[in-house]
Amino acid sequence: MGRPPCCDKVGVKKGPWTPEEDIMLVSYVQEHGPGNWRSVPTNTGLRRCSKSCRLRWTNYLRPGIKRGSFTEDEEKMIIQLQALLGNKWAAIASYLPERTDNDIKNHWNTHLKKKLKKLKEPPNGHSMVGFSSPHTISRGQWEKRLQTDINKAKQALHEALSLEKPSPNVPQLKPSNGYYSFTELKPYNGPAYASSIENIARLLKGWVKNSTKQAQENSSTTLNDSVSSEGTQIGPKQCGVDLSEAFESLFGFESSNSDFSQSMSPEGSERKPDVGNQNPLSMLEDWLLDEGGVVQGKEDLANFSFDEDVELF
DNA sequence: AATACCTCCAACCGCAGTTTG
DNA sequence: ACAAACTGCGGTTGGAGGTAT
Repeated sequence: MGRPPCCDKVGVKKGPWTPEEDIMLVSYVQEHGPGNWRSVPTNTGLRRCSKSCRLRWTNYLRPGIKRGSFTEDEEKMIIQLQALLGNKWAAIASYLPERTDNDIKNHWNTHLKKKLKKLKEPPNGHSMVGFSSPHTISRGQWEKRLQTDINKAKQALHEALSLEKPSPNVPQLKPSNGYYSFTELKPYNGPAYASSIENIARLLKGWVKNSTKQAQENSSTTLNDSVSSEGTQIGPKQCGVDLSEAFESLFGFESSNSDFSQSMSPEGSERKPDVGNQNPLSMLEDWLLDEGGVVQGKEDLANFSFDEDVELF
């Protein structure tokens, strides 16, 4: 027979999360780390299904989430990646580690899709020159772009792997307890989810509900400030062009959905113990060294930029 | 001031692949 | 081997807040 249900279907609460529930969830994750969601409702007393707990954590309470409006560079990156990957929001989110796939998806659906539609169909009826998407560029161009992206990723990986000395831009993978705090890009030490605490602080502000507009502005500002003050906020130059830095996100934090991060996070390694036998980095290194694409990648890199989309903004 | 309409986003739903008893 | 739960993902929805009329 199968396994027992993770939580009772009867009496499971739905709808918006209350601050009390958030605190319960964060407290639990502080103690046990993310993962093993099926045990969360039982152990916390939350009347939520495990799925809802996981979603709440990954989309809202998880450390390092940046909220607020998207920067132009983030938007450019999303547009590029969407053109490259399609609606693979989780994959796109892995390039924008401070944004959740849900956020990116929402932003795409509410802003970028309209923006692109508008630009594709200008009043004069001519399609925009210079806009590139799989639908508007030739197949040859498209394939070249795809190859360029792969090469860039390989190049970035090669650079990261060949660094003996820790680069200030490359996070170190030495967790003391198995968890990483992306926000700080250093090993996550102990149960102090710094950014979660700030998320909770923000929640509590809302909870205390002097819910004036002023309070909301302050709280969101506080969060954004706190993120940037930790030094890892993806700034315009960081996230826009340099995929090598974007690649850091694949290795230096516990992304919500990245395949890489899943295999490297405690959660992922729990579920895929085989990875532990072969260093995932060495696997990637093998792949990297398998093709001599790095040099070519550098050439292409020089020819590749988001500049051609600059007209979008 | 009242109402309608619009925007945004948190959360839900359903599916597919994976894991587990 | 199989069935059922778990997990992750993408699509969609509903309600709160904002804006226009």
